Amino acid sequence: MSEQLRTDRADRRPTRQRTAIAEALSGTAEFRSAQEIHAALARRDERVGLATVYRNLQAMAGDGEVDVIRTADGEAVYRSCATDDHHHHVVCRSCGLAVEVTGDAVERWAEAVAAEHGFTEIRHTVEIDGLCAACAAARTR
Amino acid sequence: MSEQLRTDRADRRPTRQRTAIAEALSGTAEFRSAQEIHAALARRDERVGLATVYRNLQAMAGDGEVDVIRTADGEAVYRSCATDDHHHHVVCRSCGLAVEVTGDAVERWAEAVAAEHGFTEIRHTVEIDGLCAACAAARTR
DNA sequence: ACGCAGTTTGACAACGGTTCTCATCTAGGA
DNA sequence: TCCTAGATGAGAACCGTTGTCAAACTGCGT
Repeated sequence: MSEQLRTDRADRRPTRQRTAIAEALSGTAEFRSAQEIHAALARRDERVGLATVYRNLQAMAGDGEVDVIRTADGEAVYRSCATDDHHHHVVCRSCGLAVEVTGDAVERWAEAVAAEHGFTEIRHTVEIDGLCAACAAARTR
Repeated sequence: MSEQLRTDRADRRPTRQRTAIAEALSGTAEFRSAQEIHAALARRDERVGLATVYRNLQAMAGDGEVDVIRTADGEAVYRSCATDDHHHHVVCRSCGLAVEVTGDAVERWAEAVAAEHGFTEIRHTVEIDGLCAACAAARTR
């Protein structure tokens, strides 16, 4: 009846395509869009259908293997997240420079504030953007 | 956040459409998509083109009159933000229930962590989602 | 009030990312 | 090896958003 949110992947086969996608992601610590991954695989002669890339990325996201965030223009970008600790980014609105930051404080706050309202299975998205020092300087008039 | 908040935009004309859009937004404290606003206006016999809704929403967002966030499926949603204090939402993944929460702690953390890396003109987006008590209960059986 | 010039609007086409369809293929157990 | 449920791929469909451009409108000077 309720088969939502399964954490096991017993029902997912290790196919060539799936492996290629997982590797493409684990190869970098940056966020990459489905289209970028598809292009990267093609460049590497790994012929994988675009739909397959989307499907697997979504499946992996559902299983918590990868993080997903949305860029400012609505494109979904994925990043392998099993490797390192949970962290966030501070992104420069002007040049795109991204700095990783950890935030135990936020994690705890999110948990606390959600629990306070009876919510469970909390997840959160924290995006910080601003102007990096260089861009701010270039912009001064 | 030391940005001059102009109430008048010298370079933007107050048209019937623009006013209608602004009112549609200020009428609620919730986030609404461009399409929803367009539909709401139509229902109210305010004939405004969809493209116009998008254009104005973007212009208002650019001027800092409204906040924009992306829903999980990539749709842009807008909320009037001049009226009340800055706050965030805890949303139920299952039923969509949204609870408003304030978070001075996060605001300060965002400022601090960003400044630490030389960033200025900080903005942040914090989205928390989970399962509300009701949905969690419904799911356990 | 009138006319002009620059904005803004609206209907619709175009676009781009994502999802769906379905015939075909494949992994893995019998 | 054979079978079968799950996986794939090519392309169409989908849908939110953006671009196009002639027509309508606004602010401003006259």
